[in-house]
Amino acid sequence: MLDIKIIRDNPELVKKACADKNDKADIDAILALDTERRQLLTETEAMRAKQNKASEEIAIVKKAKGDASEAIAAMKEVSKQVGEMTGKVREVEGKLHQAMLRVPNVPHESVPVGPNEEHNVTIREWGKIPKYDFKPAPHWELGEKLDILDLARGAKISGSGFFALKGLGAHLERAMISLMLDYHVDKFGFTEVAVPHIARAEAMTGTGQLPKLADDMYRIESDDMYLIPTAEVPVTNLHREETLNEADLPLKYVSCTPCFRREAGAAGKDTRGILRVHQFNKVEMFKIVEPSTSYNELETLVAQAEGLLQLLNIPYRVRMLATGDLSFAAAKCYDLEIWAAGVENYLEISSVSNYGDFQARRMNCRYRGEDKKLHFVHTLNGSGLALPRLMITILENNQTENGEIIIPEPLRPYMNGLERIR
RNA sequence: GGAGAGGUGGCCGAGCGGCUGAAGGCAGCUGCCUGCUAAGCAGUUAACGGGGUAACUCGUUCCUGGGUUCGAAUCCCAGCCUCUCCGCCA
Repeated sequence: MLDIKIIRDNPELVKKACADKNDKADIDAILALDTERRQLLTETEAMRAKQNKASEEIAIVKKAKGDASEAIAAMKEVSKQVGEMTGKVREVEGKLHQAMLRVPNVPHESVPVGPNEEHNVTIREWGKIPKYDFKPAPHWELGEKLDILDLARGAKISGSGFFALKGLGAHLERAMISLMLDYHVDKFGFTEVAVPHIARAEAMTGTGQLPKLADDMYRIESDDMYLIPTAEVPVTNLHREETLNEADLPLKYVSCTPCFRREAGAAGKDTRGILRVHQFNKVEMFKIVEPSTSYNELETLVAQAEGLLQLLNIPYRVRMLATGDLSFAAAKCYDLEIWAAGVENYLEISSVSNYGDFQARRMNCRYRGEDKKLHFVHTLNGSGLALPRLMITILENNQTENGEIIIPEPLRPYMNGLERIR
């Protein structure tokens, strides 16, 4: 959520941000509601002040055992008016709040302006795209042949977009998860957390999934809960409604959770194999930081994700998202895209974002600064990394002509030293 | 799932429906004073919102949301959470 004062004082900036993000939030409506709210509030509070005064006087008279029935009768009418006014104020405040929740974050000034992903900018590239003297197979062929990936039976259980891993396939995923968690914890001092996978509406609102992205999530109707679309939701919300100490910042967490996504708007896109699925595991990195450091922290977080790709020798490129491709809550975001030899394409495997104080404001997460005052924190998160696309790349890039998979060196200790899947 | 208890400021904790935004204690800050291991004394310390250049002022907030009342931390209803006992269970 943005500070209403920014909208009030600088509406053109916010309008431009909405336009750049292809967002239709009605800023003029918000300004009108804000003005209306303040007018009503001034009026109501004056009435309230009168009422409080009168109440005190009644109390004094009563205490002296006097007769206050006349004053009480008079106050009855005032009380009714205050009630009516308060109702109006609440109504306007409610509308304003709902409208505010739908205003996207303002992109950072360093973000390229452009309506879609074609305007994303490649910042750097790493590694060489591998060459083969045979035609590399896509992962769904490799996986089925080695009997480590079962798409048909996944679909039998839950429909298309669900898959099962089997035998060394399941083991390989577990190895990747362990490798990544150890990497973040041992090398970067992140704290591993295991969190709920089902969350309430408040939590979803805190990170910005609700109200705008409701259709992208699975909802459990009987309990009015949502399956998390990313670990970002439960992990960020760990500190919802909390006041932190500046000395404790930055907080750094890493968590592996399943992610559930309806992919409602993505029908027909990337349908083969496990390119785009409704449920997948993801290791997510997360930081709560002091505001002045957040853009530096974003760079180090990207580098941290890149380190994993380098460790696994996966060619990749870093893309800075243009405003039109930036998510609702993000101020700045880098995508990591990896080369997959079988599908012959770059795949998004990580999104690393700085949210500024946008989520902190929604969650009411603040810290007490050295100036003794309360300030909103900044939040960041990034995938480190998403499992299915990592699996795709590892299968496709490390295949041999006869369809075997050479397991990357760093994963072997997690697979009892196994060198090949055959 | 059944029965009961409870949710008050950074923390602990009191609070007959009417100067209680909230006693008291701890912690913090500011003075004063003092030299036996840091004590004593005094003062002070909430957040959010509205108005004002400002001093300041008004309002809201005692888990959340409704209700009763001239007036609610205090009474009633619903929800959320915590604890105890019973049941069920990986």
